[in-house]
Amino acid sequence: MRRVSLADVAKAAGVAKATASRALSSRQQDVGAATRARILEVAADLGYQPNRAAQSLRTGRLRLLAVAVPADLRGWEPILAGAAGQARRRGYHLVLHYLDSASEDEQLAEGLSADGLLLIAPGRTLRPPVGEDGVPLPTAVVDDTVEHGDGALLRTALWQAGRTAGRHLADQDRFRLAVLAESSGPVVDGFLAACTDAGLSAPEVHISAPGEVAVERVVTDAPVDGFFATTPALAAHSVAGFRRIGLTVPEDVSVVALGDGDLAQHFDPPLTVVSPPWQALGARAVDLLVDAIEDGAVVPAGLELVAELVVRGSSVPERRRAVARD
Amino acid sequence: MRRVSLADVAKAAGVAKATASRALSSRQQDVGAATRARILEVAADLGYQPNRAAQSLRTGRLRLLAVAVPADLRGWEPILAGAAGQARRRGYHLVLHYLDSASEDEQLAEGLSADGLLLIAPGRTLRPPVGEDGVPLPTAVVDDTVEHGDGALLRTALWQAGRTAGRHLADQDRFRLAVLAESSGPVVDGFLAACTDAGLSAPEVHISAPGEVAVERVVTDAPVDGFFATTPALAAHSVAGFRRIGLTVPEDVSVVALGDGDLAQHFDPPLTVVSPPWQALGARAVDLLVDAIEDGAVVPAGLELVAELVVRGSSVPERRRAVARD
DNA sequence: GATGCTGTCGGAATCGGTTCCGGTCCGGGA
DNA sequence: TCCCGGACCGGAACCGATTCCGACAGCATC
Repeated sequence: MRRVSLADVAKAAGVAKATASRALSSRQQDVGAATRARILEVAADLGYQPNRAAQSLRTGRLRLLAVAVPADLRGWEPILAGAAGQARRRGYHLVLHYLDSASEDEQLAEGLSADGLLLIAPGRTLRPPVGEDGVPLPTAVVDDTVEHGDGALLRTALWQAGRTAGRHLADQDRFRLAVLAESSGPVVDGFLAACTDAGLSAPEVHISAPGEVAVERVVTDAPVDGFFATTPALAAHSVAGFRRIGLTVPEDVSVVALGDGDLAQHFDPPLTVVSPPWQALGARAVDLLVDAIEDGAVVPAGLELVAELVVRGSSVPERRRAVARD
Repeated sequence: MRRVSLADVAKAAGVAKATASRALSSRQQDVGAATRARILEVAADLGYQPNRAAQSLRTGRLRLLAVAVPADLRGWEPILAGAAGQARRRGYHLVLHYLDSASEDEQLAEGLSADGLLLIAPGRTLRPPVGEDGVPLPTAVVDDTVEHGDGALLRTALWQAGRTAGRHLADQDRFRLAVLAESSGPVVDGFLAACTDAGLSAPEVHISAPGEVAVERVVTDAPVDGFFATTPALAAHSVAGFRRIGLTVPEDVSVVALGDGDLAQHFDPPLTVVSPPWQALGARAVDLLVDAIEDGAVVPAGLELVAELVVRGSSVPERRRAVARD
């Protein structure tokens, strides 16, 4: 009633462990077609599953990717989903590390039991993470704000996303813009860049710590006709605020949010969003990491995926959108 | 420049591997105090980190917990956070499995490379999952709706949460109740139970597939004065709907939502929520699993953690709440 | 003084794969 | 006919820990 091992398969097929191993490892060298077929059949019959621990021990590869996430996961789940899908396709698994505790930081630096690391939005600098063996780990970082020591850095297109939002507002002939964010960073920078590109005067920038209501200040300040919020929640609150003071969205003021779309489309009005391609990015990051792990490829430093703009009712009035479609 | 192994430590300390292993494995038998101290010091000096793969191979334990999550993680993150924290405290790691693809189901049944499984809200029956060795895996299921074969089942208190919501509304002297949910299930059942307990007539039950707007139907149907939504988003939409037809919240209608609190408190009005103790539950589940793995304890079948009721502006008018405080 | 027991420690087997090294067998070219 | 090379396969070392078993010392007991 013990589990079936490679030795069992080999014995049942009448070959040596070495041959069985070669046959199973799916490169078609060094083993005859007939033998291989027989081994594969026997293995299937016996329900053979290789022992990951043994494989890892011998090969020095755990086939595990650590993914470090902030304590508040909200908004980042699509990255996880994308990464998980790609990881399983390439024979890897994702192990979760929350960055809330100082001890986690420590562990990241001390030695992770994983072959690579996907680091999501730490918002702070970390010592370059190392593997169990002490060598630096292939790392992909999803955050524009981090300065990361040795270049194995994967930047997201947050800046580009901010610029896209700004451009969209400018395209709507809005020229008194404002932005509401939970912190300064590449998103806001990109937005500002778009404004200068379009020859607009500098927009107001409001920073609102998560949970705080800087919304009130925004809507009662100088009048604006174009508004960008860096989370759907902030956008929703702002819309409510604009309405309270008698402005209609999108006729009087166009609102754009940064965030994923499927939630925001149920708002009233449906929210126009600049949607960073989180899922694709997660998948891509995993690809790069696995390439780095298996082929020693170097993780490129500046990959940028293009954010998608989903135009909905909060930024463009219905009739104008209807016209635009023609 | 190779990594330091147990053998290195042993040699440096002038003892055998066996002794070094005993000294490090922290049970104070079978090794002299002086020897142990020396070994520990040497190990620290050399920066010794045990090789997980080798440990796993020898002990047959991966110190990995699989956590299966639905494709849409939203709302479940706190479970992950709680589970991750407790896991690291007990020396385990969480590996992520998304349940979106059929192949994942397959893998769950075929053999997971983990010592235990935390199954979150599958909403469907699965074959009892097995480990790499084909033996059934200790499993904790977070979902009241699942029929799970062999009893290793951890129920959440979703039913209890629904009942708490109903009671709260009844306590507010509301008697024309309605509930809006994305699917029927224990939450709704618990709510109904509370209604009959309170001697109220059966409330209207609206089912609204995720993304659909059954909200409209709810608010324009028969007048209600107490309302329960099974997600914060549904609640928010409903509030907007009530206002549209001239009802004020909470004076005319009390609204309660199921979900975590920190998001809902920023709504207008701040949402009263019945908040299932996801985080504590994740931690507890991990504890049970690890106990089952290491001591062979059996995972209890009906653990229920009590949902917390957070009363805010959407269900009780300000003055009444002020009075209640006296 | 021989025996038994307890507290420490070393030797060696073991977990289950992967891979190096070498051996056999066969066909083809000289 | 002899030799060489390639295809195919077996033996055995090895990865790095854990653990069983036995050895040995020291001490108490008879």
